[in-house]
Amino acid sequence: MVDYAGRLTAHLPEATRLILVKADGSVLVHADVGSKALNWMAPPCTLREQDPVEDTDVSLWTITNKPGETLLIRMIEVLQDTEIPLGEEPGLIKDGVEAHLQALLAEQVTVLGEGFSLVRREFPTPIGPVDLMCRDATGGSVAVEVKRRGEIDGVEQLTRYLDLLNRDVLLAPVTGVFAAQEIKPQARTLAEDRGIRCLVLDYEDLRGLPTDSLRLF
Amino acid sequence: MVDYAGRLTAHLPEATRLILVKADGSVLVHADVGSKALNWMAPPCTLREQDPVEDTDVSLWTITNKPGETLLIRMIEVLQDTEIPLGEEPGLIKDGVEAHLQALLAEQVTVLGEGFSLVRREFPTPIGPVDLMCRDATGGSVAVEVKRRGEIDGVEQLTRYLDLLNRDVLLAPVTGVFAAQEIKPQARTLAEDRGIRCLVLDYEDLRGLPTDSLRLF
DNA sequence: TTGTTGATTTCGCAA
DNA sequence: TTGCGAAGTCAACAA
Repeated sequence: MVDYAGRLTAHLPEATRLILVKADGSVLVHADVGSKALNWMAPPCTLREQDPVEDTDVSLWTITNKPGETLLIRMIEVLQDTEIPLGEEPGLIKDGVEAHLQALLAEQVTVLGEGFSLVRREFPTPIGPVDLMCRDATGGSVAVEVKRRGEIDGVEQLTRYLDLLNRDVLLAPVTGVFAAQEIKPQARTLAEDRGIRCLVLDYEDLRGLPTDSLRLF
Repeated sequence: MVDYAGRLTAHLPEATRLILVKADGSVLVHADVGSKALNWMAPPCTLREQDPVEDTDVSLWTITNKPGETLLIRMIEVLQDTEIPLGEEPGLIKDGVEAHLQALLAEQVTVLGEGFSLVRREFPTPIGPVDLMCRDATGGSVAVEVKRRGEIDGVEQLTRYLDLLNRDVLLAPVTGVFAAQEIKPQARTLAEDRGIRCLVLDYEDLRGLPTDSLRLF
């Protein structure tokens, strides 16, 4: 039986479950389904274990953290108890995330359109950096927002940049391109309603054409 | 050693780790830190196990799902192997999420201001439902966006609703209230800049005053 | 330490 | 099945 009280209140009735206590102090309660824990306490936290009451196997764990969140675990029966230190974690290596998309697109800005050139990546503005700032064939400024999955939030973000950039008489007029591996219908509708062009990117294609120069052949 | 290829590619070097195989078929690879798995395959998926090569303990697991994502696990050594069916999960009970906030506020709309009355919850618009539609003391329409944590996204969401609602001559003018347990400074600034009133809610207070009628005493 | 943003987000609900 | 929005989001990175 598990009870959490903190950012919300959550209760788990009595049942057989898997409890992980990790080296960093975190405690996770897993069921036999689902890819995330049902209930947990993130480190840093402290675990206080109350030994089983006499004549019963019931023991009580109280896990607390600094902000005062608490996780109570009432253990009726222990089916198995194993402790194996796992040691250092070498770390996960990832490829194909948004940062890679942005880097590949920066190398091949002509994917955005004939005659496009890169001004700079992470073009700074007072409200955050624009992913790519480019110039089109006519020399006009183009702000590009790159996303792996294009949703409304991304369109709003680009809209804020465009509003701000278009107040700069040296840059204006600045047009926008919303580029993503996948663009949700609502995001596309909102973008096009605001005069922002949408472009679906293909990661494999981009990776297969590492530089603009290859496109000359 | 674990390799994932699917929505992205990810690689885990050889190290000691915990592997969970759940009843729903999902496979999770955990390190000794962190509240989420390093690498995993969500159900539904199929696990193919290749027995250890002769003269070694190395076995190979191949987990695949319908879209063609794959998880390869190369097991050099097994420190412990335990199988315990956990049975049915009664389910997690939560209290204090956004839906509860909205319900409590709907019962006590005068928290929003003297003489406020509720028109309806989840007031429909073509771009999604407004959390609460109210009328103020003067009969003017008020759209309320309720959030647990008020951030810029929520202000943008309410702004879209207001833009649209104010095109309706029968409703206009519609004012906005952004109500949340916690409002981030940037969200407050943006909201007030757009003439949207911000209101910080106290969940305990709201729960303690379950109906407007109590406020009459 | 605090804030912002991406994520194999995950998860639940509704159309 | 798909789409959309909330989440104790988590976790990495910058200020």
